[in-house]
Amino acid sequence: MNEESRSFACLMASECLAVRVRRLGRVITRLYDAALTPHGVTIAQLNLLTAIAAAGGARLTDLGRILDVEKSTLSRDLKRMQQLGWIRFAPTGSRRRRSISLTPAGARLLLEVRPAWEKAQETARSQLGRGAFAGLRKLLPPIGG
Amino acid sequence: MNEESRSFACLMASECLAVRVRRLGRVITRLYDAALTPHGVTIAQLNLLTAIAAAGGARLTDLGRILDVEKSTLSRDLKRMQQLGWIRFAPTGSRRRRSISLTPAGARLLLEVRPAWEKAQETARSQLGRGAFAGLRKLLPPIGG
DNA sequence: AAGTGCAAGATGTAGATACAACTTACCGCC
DNA sequence: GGCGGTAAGTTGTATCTACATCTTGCACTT
Repeated sequence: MNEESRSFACLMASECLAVRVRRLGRVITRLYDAALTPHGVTIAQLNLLTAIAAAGGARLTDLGRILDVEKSTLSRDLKRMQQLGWIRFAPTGSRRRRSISLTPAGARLLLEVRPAWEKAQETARSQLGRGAFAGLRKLLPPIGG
Repeated sequence: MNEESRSFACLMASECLAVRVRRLGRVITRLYDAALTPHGVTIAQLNLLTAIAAAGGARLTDLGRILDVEKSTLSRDLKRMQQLGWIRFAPTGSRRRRSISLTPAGARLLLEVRPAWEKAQETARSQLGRGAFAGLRKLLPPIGG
C-alpha cells in the first residue's frame, strides 16, 4: 500500500461524516435494542409503531416520506408487524390506498415499552454526556420534516 | 388507539435520540452510496477499507473495536471484500491471528474513489448546512476511540 | 369511453447488521 | 506434557436497508 492511499484513509477516518453517523447509529441501535429485548421489539419497529400512532391513518408512502425509509423496506417491515398483530391495514374506499393504524395490541405494546425506552434514553444521555446528547438532538433534523 | 399511546408516540418522535440518529444514517448512507455507485463500492465497504489502510495490519477483532462493528458482521463483510480482491489475510505466524491488509487493487480503489467521496462530503455539507455539518463532526465521537 | 401515464405497493436480489451458538487454536498452570 | 479456560473467528438465523423491476389501480385527456 502506498503513502497516498494511507493519507486518504486517515483523511476519511477524521473527516467523513458518513463514517461517524453510521458508527453512532450502530452503537445507539445496540443500546436501545438491548433495553427493548424483554418486550420482543426492536428500536426500528418501535420507531415505526410510534410514527404510525403519531401520524394517524397514514399510508405506506406517507410513512416513507416522514421517516425517510424506502417503500420496499417499509413494505416488508410493515408486513412483519402486521403478522405480529401490532398494526392493521384499513381499506379506505379504494383497494390501493390502505391507511395503517395500530391494533389494540400495538397500542398496549407502546405503553408497555415506555419505561424501557426511558431507561435507554437515560443510558444514552449518560454515555454520550448530557451536552452531546442535547447538542445532537438540536443538530439532527427532527422527523416529519 | 387511546390518548396515552398517542402522547407517548409524539414524545418519542420528538425526543428519541435513536430515531434521529438512525434517520440521518439512512439519508447520509444513501447520499454517499449514490456518489460511490460508479465505482462499485458502498460507503460501508469504503469505511472498512480505509480503516484497514489506516490501522495497518489489524486483525478482525481490532477492526471491530475500532469501528464498533460486531465480529460476525465483519467476518462476512471482509469475506466479500476479499472475494472482490480488495483485501488479503496475511498469516502472522499463527493460523489464528490473521492480519488484514489492502491488495494493490484495494489501494488503487481508494485513490480512484477519492473525488466521488469529496463530492459526497460537499453535498452533505450543503444539504445539512455548514454549521450543522461542522457541529456534527464535533459531537459525533471520532473513530478509533 | 378508451387509452395513456403515473403513483402505490409488492417482489427479486443483495448487503449490512447483530445475537447465539459453535469450533478451534493459543496460553497458562499444574 | 496434558488440561482447562479464554479469545478469535465462523455459521445459523433474523431484521433492516435499498435499488431495480413489475403489477395494478387510479386519474386525466381527448
